[in-house]
Amino acid sequence: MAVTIYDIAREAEVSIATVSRVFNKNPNVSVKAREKVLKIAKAMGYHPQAMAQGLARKKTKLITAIVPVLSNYFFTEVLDGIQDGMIDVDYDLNIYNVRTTDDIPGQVDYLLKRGMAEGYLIISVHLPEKKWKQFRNYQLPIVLIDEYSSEFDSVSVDSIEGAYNATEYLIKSDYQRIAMITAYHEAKPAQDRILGYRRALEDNSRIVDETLIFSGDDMDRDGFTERNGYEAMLKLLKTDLLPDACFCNSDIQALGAIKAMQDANTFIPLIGFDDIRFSELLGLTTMKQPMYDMGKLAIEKLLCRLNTPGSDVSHTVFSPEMIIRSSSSIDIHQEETGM
Amino acid sequence: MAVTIYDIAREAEVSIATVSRVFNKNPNVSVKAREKVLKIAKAMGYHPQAMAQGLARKKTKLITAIVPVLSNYFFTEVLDGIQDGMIDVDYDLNIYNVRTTDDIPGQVDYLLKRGMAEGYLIISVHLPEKKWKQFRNYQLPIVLIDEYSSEFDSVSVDSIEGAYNATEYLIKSDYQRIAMITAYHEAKPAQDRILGYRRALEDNSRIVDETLIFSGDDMDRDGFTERNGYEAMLKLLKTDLLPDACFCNSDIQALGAIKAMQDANTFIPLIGFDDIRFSELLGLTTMKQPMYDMGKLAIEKLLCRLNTPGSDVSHTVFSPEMIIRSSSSIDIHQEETGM
DNA sequence: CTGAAAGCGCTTACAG
DNA sequence: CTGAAAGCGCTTACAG
Repeated sequence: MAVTIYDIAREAEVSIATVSRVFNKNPNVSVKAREKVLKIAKAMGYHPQAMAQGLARKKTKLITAIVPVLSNYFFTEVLDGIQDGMIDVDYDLNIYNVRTTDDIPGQVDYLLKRGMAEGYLIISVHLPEKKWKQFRNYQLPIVLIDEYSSEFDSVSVDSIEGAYNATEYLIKSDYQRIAMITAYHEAKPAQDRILGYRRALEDNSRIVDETLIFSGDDMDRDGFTERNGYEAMLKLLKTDLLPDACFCNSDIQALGAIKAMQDANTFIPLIGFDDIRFSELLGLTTMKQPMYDMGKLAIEKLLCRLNTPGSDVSHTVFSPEMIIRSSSSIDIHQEETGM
Repeated sequence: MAVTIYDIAREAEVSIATVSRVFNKNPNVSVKAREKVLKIAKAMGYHPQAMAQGLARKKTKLITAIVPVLSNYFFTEVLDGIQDGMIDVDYDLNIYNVRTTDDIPGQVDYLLKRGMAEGYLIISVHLPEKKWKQFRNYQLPIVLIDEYSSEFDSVSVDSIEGAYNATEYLIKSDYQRIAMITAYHEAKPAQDRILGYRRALEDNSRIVDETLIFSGDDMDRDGFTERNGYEAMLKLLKTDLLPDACFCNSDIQALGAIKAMQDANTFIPLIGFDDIRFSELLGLTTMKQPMYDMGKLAIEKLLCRLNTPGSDVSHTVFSPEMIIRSSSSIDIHQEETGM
């Protein structure tokens, strides 16, 4: 149905090899032949087919980004970095969204084995080390983002440290009952952030009060939603002895938490995690993840590995940077509009 | 490097045809042969290669969703619908993000011509009808989402009608100076919503006052951002004769606009457009787009076209549904916390 | 139930 | 500069 290289060759009265050379920008083609081929190809709407090229070249010029959820600021920011890192590079990027309701390792395995792409960026997919070891055997160029395995290059952020610093900041600010809003307890970032929260309290001789750890019931997107934060804050506000500060698992949840406080006409100082775009407007103090830079670095590592296979595995761990705004301080808010 | 069908055939002492049959679930294989092949394939980690299969079958079992921006609620909701519509179907979905800074028609053309996918879902890509006509010649199964062309199946929402109804609601509520917050003037939805706003005013014998149409300066994502809404509201609040109601181009901008009003300790009734997840929590009155349903219907149309080519082009236009919450009424807000 | 063979649409040494 | 030919890893009538 579609027009092939044979059609062009016939019309242009050259061999398919010549047509192929023209499209591969091989200099060994006479100007005359080149122009004729190009003209006819244009007229017939010819373009080489990716599948056939991939098979013949054994290179697909494709990179696949594997992600569990698209609808989240973290991912879109990372993706921006990835895309900017791919400008001027002869690779296409496509995104594959694994369904979290299904068997995740199985889906990743499938993607890796069918060999559509030359390289893979795997984002926020948490798997047992055993699985990574298995994938290592495939000898594919893979870079992990927001996840660590000794088997592959990785770019991540130290969530534990970020949570630790956020909590410690609240401690040093002399808050006494520091609550935490968490998310789905099996999500890796949620686990790490709780851990950092706990450690900071312990290291500062505070008692970890489990009743001060809240979560909403909405576990869509692992609980990284406004609704979850809203629900969590509602629960928090119902406690007898109200916390006087709160470390929130993510900015998106903080957004919901703030709304809940507004509705209740109250305010508790709050620190988020991520620094999504809206946080600056909101005046939300947060632990900034360098999402864009993470994406950019990850694609650089991958391209590097594509060019020179066999180099050593490298890991980059960013430290979240504390961005202090108004939400973490009670004073500013008393002067303001209640927000 | 990777293990091929030949390796399995050799080890299993059968022909490659038999191996192929096993993986294609062809019943005409003896139990004995099937088990042997499966066992060896598993041991050697074999999986058919997508490129080779695609070439041999002339079917790729792949659907590509083409989108200009990922980072937007509209798209992620649509995608949810698409994915749910693909459960139990033997197609993979991959997402291709065209870069809006580059030549968009060129990128779409490239994707279509290289033939990676069997069918395409093109989301929120606005192109001149001439281009669509050209693409029609490729005879590919394509469904348009959030865009209309007579050449292809489409699923969209009547933005003009939505904006009209929102504006008329404010008129009927007896507001006198009804402002509008718009976005990038070349974005199709922004154009349509302004048009609906204008028509509603005219049809109700109101004068269209161009100075009441505001936009922020942040044109990232075509101005569909919190920041843009925030900036627009700041401008609005600086006008001498303050508007007493506002129709806002999108919920995400409304979010920023509300924040701006909070910061200024003032409130103007507001109607948004989209009904994103946070809107319910915010109490934002809005024109709901059935994003999930749009995605689901679109993939159904595409699958249908894949199964029975040549059927007539069909267009579905949803009407936005008005969801009335507290933000469109001044009364409720005066009793509340200033939000 | 099984295998030999042709074919999918390209690329790429190789020989000229 | 050009073409004939082999090969990429599969699928699928066809014949048995």
